[in-house]
Amino acid sequence: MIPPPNVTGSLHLGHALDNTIQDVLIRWRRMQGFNTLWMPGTDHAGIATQARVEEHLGKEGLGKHDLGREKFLERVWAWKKEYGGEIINQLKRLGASCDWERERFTMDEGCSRAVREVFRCLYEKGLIYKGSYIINWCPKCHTTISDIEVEHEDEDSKLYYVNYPAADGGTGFITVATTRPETMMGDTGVAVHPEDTRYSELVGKKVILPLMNREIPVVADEAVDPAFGTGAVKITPAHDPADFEMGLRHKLPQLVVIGKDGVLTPEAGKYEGMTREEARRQVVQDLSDLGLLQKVEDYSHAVGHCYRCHTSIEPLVSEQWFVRMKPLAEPAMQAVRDGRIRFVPERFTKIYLNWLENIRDWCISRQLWWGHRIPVWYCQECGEVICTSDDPQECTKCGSAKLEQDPDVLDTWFSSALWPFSTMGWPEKTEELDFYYPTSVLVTGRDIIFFWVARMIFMGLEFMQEVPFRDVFIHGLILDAKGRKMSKSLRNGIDPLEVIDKYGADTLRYTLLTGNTPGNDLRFYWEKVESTRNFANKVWNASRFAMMNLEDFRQQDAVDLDDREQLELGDRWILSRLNNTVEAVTANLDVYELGEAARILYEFIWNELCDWYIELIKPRLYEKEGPESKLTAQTVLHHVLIHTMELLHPFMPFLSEEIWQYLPHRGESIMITSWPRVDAEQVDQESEALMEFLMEAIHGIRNMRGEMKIHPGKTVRCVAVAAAEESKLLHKYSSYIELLANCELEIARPGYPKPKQALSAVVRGTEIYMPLAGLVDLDKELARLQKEERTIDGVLKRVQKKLANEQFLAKAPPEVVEKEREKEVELERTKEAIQRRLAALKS
RNA sequence: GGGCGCGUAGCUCAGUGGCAAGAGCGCUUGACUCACAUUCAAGAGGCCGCAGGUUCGAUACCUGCCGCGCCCA
Repeated sequence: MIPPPNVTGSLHLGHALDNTIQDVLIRWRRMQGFNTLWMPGTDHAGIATQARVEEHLGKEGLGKHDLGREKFLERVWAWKKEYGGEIINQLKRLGASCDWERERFTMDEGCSRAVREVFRCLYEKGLIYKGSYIINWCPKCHTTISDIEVEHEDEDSKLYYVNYPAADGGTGFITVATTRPETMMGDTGVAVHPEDTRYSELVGKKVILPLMNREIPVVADEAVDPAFGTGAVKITPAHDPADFEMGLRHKLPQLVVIGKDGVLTPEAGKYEGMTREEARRQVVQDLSDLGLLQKVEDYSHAVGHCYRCHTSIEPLVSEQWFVRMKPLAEPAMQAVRDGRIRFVPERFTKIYLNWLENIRDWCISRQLWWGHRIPVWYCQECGEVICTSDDPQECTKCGSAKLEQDPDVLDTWFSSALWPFSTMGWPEKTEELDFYYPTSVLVTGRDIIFFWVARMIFMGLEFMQEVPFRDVFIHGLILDAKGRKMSKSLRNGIDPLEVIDKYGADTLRYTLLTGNTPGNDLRFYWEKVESTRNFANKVWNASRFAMMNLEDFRQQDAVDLDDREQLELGDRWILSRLNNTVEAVTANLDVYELGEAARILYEFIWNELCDWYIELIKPRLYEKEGPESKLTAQTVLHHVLIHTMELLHPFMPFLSEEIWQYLPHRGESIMITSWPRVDAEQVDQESEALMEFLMEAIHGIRNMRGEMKIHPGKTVRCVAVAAAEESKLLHKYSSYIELLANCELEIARPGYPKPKQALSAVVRGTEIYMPLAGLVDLDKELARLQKEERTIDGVLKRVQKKLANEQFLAKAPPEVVEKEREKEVELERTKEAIQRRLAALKS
């Protein structure tokens, strides 16, 4: 399932990452032969969409009330129709291989039906209730929002110390500390900690609420922090969550002094009509005039803001619908605890459980028009409350037809929570549900665990009696180059479409995956995009080379790769490396290490296939070594490239398909070809070791060339002085060295008169000389070799120290000890050779 | 205050109970070599945050500390 993006939104990099990951997984599994389903869709995003349309109407000078509810909703639907498909098209451009004909929308008929059904069931079970509680009100969006939609941010503010005189008429008073003096007209008590001896005498007595001249009680409550301010706080049950709870405990009245428009109510007396800010200024002024303001301190504290519009939210008491969370949370925790659901990476388990353990009831009603309307009707005659999944025609109690539906709509996340089964036809028992539920994996950002993941889990368990998915793969967020979250206000966002236009979707996908580890955030750099573009370009060029040289190649003429005798060392080596890559890429995908899989593939393609194998077979392809050798090289090149494209396909679907189609192939599309499997016959340690030796020799010669700044086009003469075994190998494969180091290699046995005017390199005991009469700076050469000796000697000493340690010999695994022994021999041979050379130079 | 993550090359990041610790970008040198200059070849650059502990062996595991970031209250 796709995490449904906001229908009016446009694709951002977070979506791009999320959907790239899903697409890699789904393409990979599809190639492995699994029956895959990737359900796409969009979310109606109540607040956001409604705000967008209102804004749009505003330009015509209209407000939503000018249109009325029905007309307004028509406009929203029209808007949705016009712009709603945009994000889906953008996903297609990214290469997302969803089952597009199954596209769903949280407000389409099926999903809506599921929403009503779920609401009714929960209502009947008593898990949904209506009640008057403190909620988070956004004065700008004009709706409630749930607890998790409130973002807390530290703000510099003031702490006001206000004297509340004793009600006995004497001169006594109690000083309370508050950050919100503008709510004091709603105070219905003062609280102190029960064990706070400073105030024990006052508990049970009354004080006068200044400005309002109302008597309010002093109560003792555990929730008061004696260290905060004076240890005494005012209680404003209607405007603070903690005070609300305290108010209930002490049966204090709730006085609403700030209305839903963020303006003070008649309850606030003379402050009626002021905004919160105006009221604060005026109250402080008045208290000061009365001599009741003892002091003001600077203070920093967390203030809640609306996640959408960033307005500071107003806690207020209001009648709303809630979901009772405790009974739902328990099974949702259990499913994760006993492993029926697994978080990847594992650490997110704790975050999830922690949240559910401290869960509070979920406020689901929203004062909006756009959304799923609450399926509850009130009889205007007898007051009966009717909850059904179909529109009722008459009151179930008195039969009256005068019914009115609840005006509010549901939190958007209520419908998103049903996504895993509502999209597959629930409450009908459909084949899809039967086959695909529970789904295998959910991929989403770590910022959405509470909003969505947790809610899908408890809804799935409640209504399907089974978890909605087995694995939850959590990824991090995309940050800008400076490590900041991308946001509209910072204007540091990057449009993925821009990246796709400039560099292609494959490049964007690969950029988002590489260097990223599960659960960690990722910084976005244009430089990184460019380097990935270079990689894509490299893949294309290598393939172009292959296509040019495979023009006369027919698959039916291919040599049998199982016939090892036909293959050259280079062929056996690249086949072995390919198999190694198949194994590693698959293993990493298996554990959701997509970044690591992509990196391994990158290195194989660039550093092994391009840098070595293709270079190695050029003469063969140009028929310098006969038609059979050419055909073998073609067969291997074709085999390796086509399987490499298959490995690359989940990551770079467009490029890999294009290349695959150009190459001789079997089948319709790379997308439905099968994922490469390891062929154990082709894994060849011996050939790999041998190639490594030759590569080191080539490296040594190239190094000397570089040292002397010899033009790459110039062929140089080299002499290798080797013992019997190496000598045999060098004779056999000197062409490799000559080709790739552009040299003429003479192979000599020990005792060969070593030239003094020469550079030299030592490769596993074999000495390679590059005679350069008159060109060699002996001092420089001496210094170079001495440096080499020092490094070798340093490593050798470490190895020897290890081998001298009896504990090591006794306790380390035998193969580790053996490896160290081999290393010691190798290093000693090399060291001796360097020393011989040094002595010769010095003499 | 609680929880989590991160500190590895100049920068951004991989990585592993046994390596001669890696990549990309950047830097230095050389080359327009017939797939690719979006390239090729060579090179410089690291007390793997600090201090203890476990271990034959720690950059990796454990504990504490310091610095940075995120989430929750």
